[in-house]
Amino acid sequence: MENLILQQIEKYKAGINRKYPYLNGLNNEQLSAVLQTEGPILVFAGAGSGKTRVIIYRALYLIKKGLAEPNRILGVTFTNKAAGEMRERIKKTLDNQSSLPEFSTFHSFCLKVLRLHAHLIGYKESFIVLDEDDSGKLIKAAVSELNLDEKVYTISKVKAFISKHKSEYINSEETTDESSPLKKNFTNIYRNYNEKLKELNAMDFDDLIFNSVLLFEEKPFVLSFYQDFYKYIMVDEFQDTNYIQDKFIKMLAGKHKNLCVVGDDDQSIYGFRGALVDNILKFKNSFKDCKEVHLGKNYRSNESILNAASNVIRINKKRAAKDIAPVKKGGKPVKVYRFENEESESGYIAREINLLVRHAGYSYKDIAVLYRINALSRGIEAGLINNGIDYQIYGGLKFYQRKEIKDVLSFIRFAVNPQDFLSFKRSVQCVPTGAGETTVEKIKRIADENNIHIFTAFQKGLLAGIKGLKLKESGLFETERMADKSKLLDYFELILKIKETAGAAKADEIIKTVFEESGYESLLKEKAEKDVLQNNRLDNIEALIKAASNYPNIQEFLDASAMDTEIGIDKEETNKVTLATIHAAKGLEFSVVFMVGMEENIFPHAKSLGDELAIEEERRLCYVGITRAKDLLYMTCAETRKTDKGNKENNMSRFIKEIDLRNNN
DNA sequence: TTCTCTAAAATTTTT
DNA sequence: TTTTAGAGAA
Repeated sequence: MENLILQQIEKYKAGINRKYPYLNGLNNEQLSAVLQTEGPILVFAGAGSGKTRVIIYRALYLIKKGLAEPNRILGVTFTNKAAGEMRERIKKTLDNQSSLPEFSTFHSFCLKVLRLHAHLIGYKESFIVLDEDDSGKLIKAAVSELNLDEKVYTISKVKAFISKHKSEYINSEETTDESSPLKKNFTNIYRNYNEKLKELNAMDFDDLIFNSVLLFEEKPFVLSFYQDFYKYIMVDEFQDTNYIQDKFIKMLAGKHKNLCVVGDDDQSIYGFRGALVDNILKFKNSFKDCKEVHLGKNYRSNESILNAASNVIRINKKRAAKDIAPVKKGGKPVKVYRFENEESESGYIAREINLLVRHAGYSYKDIAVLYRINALSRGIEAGLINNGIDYQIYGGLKFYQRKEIKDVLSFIRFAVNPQDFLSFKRSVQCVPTGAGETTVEKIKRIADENNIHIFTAFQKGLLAGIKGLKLKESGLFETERMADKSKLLDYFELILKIKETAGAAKADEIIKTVFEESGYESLLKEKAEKDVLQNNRLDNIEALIKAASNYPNIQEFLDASAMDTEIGIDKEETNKVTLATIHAAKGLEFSVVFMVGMEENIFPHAKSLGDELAIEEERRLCYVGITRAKDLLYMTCAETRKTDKGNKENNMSRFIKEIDLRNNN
């Protein structure tokens, strides 16, 4: 087999086959991954080895060779950004194809599937997707309903428990570990939480995958359809898949078995979220005829940076043996600096950035400052601002997580899904409608007691008596005492209006209506007058409306916003320094990288100390950080650093020592 | 009962 | 430093 492929490759190289000229730019390893189209194939793709290229060219080759219609090729990634990039790149190479390959994240793809079939597993088709924030609220409610201590059953702990079980495909009914009162309580919270989700006709992020697998298991004809349809499947960053994602993909590829997984066990940095490195390390065990390709040439970093990376990662015990060789020889040694405190650290970085830009020919956009934890960005920002350097925080606060965005969308979410109590509460309270905690609870109780949705209760006039709302014969409303209650009445009429137009009106029109008629606009404008910072909230709403205009209907837009797709959100192509966590920076590259806060307790993080597996994950994270750099790498740390509890002294990170600077030049 | 103002509380990494 | 909790005003 291997020989056959090499022969084939030589054929291309000799120019015998000029049918696929676009493959000329690929090296032998990459070609081998592209040309072996049939059956399962595992591609180990080291950092900077051109893995995205392989995926794109593989799709292109499949299409040009006529092996599959474009839309019957599925590419699965983890981030919307990666999926979007692949979509763009393939679009450029396929100018006038009737369809395009489906590039999607696990979550978006599952959401699309569930939108079509969720009714088969007991959901209403208008189900909503809860973000982390909202699911946290439900957990909090569950904990307090069960009279448990919030200090013991913290949202983050409960979340981790539930997420772990869902990612291992263990239902709340099947959670049998009740060995201790603590575990029993966690299980009870899990059950209560799931009941709440059902009540809201809602799914959390983990449910999207969980329920897709459930759907496939319970309705084999649905699975069969998708198995038939997707002839070729490729999965990016396979080292980050968890148990259920791996299961999902293998089910989907179960018929054609043309499954290409690409990944790098050294870049597995989501273990804390249930990712299993074994999924990639043991992939071959699942398929006896699995092929394997190693992409071992690094085109991104120079020799010096790559040596530093190798020196660190080779200390890890659990990893597939592999070499990665730099294409770019030489390079300046990694620079390590230790400062007195974080101010001098950030001051140095800012001045150094300006020097690099003024005298070394770099642009601000070529430079990134990476850190282990978000909290470190503050100090860096201060340093950059003081030195007049523009920056952008990559992956910081998500657009759709912003308060004003969630507020405006909550009206629509409630209108579309009348079971969504969270959105009802948010929308009715984000503008002064006169409904506070008590009124909202009262309305919910009335709806619960009559076993109907809040909006139905309103329509049936059951909310009469609350703030004087009364039902007219026509089904519309009048108030007993107009002065007090007109606002709540207006609120419900606005919801009614959205419900009526949701099917036909365009997404941006609906959002505009909500913004203007809910009173939110005047509220924001009022605030903007008092506080200049509030001005960008208005800008964000504008951006929201603009983004919505790219979607055919409101449901699709709501789904995209739930997945935090930033499609249509204008990202300015400006010349700014990038700030990011190392996690967020995965998949990116920069000419110059500063890794800051290289201190014990920060990197590796205090919570990982003493746990060898956790330390190994931190080390992989360090490897990911180092390999973002193309030309220059700086590592900085401070002797003392301000934390929430005063100044803290930290030693230099062990990772700096591991680089072994003597052998690094 | 709701709204607004002030004080404290919180930060690992995320689809 | 941004978000939540509590207290007082309307």
